[in-house]
Amino acid sequence: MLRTHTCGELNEKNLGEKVTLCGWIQKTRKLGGATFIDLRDRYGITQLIFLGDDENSEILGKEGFSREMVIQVFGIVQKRENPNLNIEITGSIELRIVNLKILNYSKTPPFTIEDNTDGGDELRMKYRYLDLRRNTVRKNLELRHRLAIETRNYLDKLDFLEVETPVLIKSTPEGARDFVVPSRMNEGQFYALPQSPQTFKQLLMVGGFDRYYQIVKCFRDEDLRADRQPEFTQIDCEMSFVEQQDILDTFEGLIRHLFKSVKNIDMPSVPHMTYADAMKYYGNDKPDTRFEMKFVELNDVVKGKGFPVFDSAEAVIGICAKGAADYTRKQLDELTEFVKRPQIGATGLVYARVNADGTIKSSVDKFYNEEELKKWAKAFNAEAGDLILILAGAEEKTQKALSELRLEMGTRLGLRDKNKFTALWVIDFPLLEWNDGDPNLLASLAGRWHAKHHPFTSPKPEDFELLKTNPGAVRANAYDLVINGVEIGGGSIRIHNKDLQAQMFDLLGFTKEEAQKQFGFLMNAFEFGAPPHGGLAFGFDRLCSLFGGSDSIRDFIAFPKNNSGRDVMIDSPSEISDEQLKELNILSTITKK
RNA sequence: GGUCCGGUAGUUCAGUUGGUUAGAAUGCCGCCCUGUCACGGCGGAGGUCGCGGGUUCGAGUCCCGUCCGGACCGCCA
Repeated sequence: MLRTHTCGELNEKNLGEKVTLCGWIQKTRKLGGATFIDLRDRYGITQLIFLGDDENSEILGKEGFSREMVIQVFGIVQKRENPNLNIEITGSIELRIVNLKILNYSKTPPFTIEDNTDGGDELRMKYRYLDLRRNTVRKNLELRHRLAIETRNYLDKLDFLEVETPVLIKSTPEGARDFVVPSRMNEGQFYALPQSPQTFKQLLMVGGFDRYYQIVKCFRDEDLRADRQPEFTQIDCEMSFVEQQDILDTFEGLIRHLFKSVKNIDMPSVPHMTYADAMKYYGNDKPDTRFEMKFVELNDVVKGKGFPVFDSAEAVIGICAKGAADYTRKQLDELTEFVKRPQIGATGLVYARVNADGTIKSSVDKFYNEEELKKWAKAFNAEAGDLILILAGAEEKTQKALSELRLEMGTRLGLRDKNKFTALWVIDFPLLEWNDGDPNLLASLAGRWHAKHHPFTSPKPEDFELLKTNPGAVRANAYDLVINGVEIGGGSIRIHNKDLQAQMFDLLGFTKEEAQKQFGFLMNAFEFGAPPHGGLAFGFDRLCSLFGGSDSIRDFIAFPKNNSGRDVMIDSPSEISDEQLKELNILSTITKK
């Protein structure tokens, strides 16, 4: 070992000891005769002092100490004349340098290695190995490690087995785009990287591994977001001989264990809400329930009074922002602009203030008298000081826009505290969604059903009959765990019956031959005693960012990709040589185009 | 595929209506300083204003294109 201690452990108990430390030079402060050096490693900072009055002083004095130089230092622990109370553990001691060895030199780093670095995102990503030296990034990865360990602890105690599933698998048309890998030995054929280990974990259930989990990389070739990376990590879980409630209970337990063990938070039991209610009250299948501000439907209250916007709208819905009646004209204009942005797409915003004296002032007083407005206030249970905000239009679009407005108001009113955690199970998702000919989708997908969750999701038994008559109304045994408006996990009870699975594929537009070709292995397996099973997967990166109080998962991934899916540090993806292409039998395919 | 924001010193940014030699902070280099810890003092170096084209007597500033970065919509079973 090149060191006897780390930079984060020496204190007054070690006074007088001869020790050896290794680390990076964080900063030097030269005061003529005395030079102070902050030596940093993963564990902390220890101050070194070089006085230049012993035998090695002449040699040491000649050497310049530059930032990020790696040194091994031999010295004696002594008490500081002026302790630094900001530094935990090592703040009251320093190391009097007796000798020192330079292990490596460093160029001046392009940004400061400090908690509040002066480096921008782009630079920090290019020099990620320097960024990783910063406390903030290190703490995020330590949090990630802690969450992984506690996940394994919890699941191991419940007899879950971690089993690895393959990374080179088969491309399937359902779901996200696949990353594909050419096969050299099988000309013209490709593997795909898994979007999730879905079918394999189901086959593990058929194989009798009745409790499986895996902390596993998954890959989706779709556009990135702050909370979406092309390769990401899931806590993937599956259980046999269970019903939906068993799975909710088991993994609610996991989440509560993680909050307790990692953040010392006692999370209350997680309420359930149907998908239908989530849409009705929040316009969103992943509502942020840290605050109320539920939707109120106003069709019966506002229609037929001569206001054409409301009269012609399919849906008139609103929210009541508590205590926001003092919003100025300027603030209300901002909100109007906010909902009119193309991404949100509302055409306007109607508001009504409930004044302190009980009178109500609205933006549509021309159409609604005081008596009518009182009915509005009643519908919202609005009190003096509240602000009512109303959108109108096509139902789905208006729900979506109002959902955005609700979140915006939540933010503006300080109701979305990063240190408060509110979890929710959203249950009873619809089984299917109808693609109504969206031109951006592949022609083959337009105008037909596709699975809302995935094609292995079991319909609710009581809705079986509707599969033939009204597929859109069929509810699935599918559920999402939502915390603070973030979809943290989701899963379902799976189909374990070959005929039902075949019926699903038929509904999704697969011919018998296509279904057999793509998923024959799974349906064949179902014929050999597949147990009833179900499971779910948590987005591990999102869980980390939620625990860490950040909106971006990039801060919790050691080497993340940028907005365009590039790793700017290693500069990937990159072109490959013609020789490689030829060997993979894909050169001809490319040159043809 | 689309919308919006940004790109000026190593770094983070300012730069007015288009007008003299493009500034600040920090970092870096040199000198001074024995109790600093955001050390301090004095001095210095450091710029293809992302790239290409256009308008103009004159462009960091205006226009067009393009590249790069970020946020979002679509997409993400």
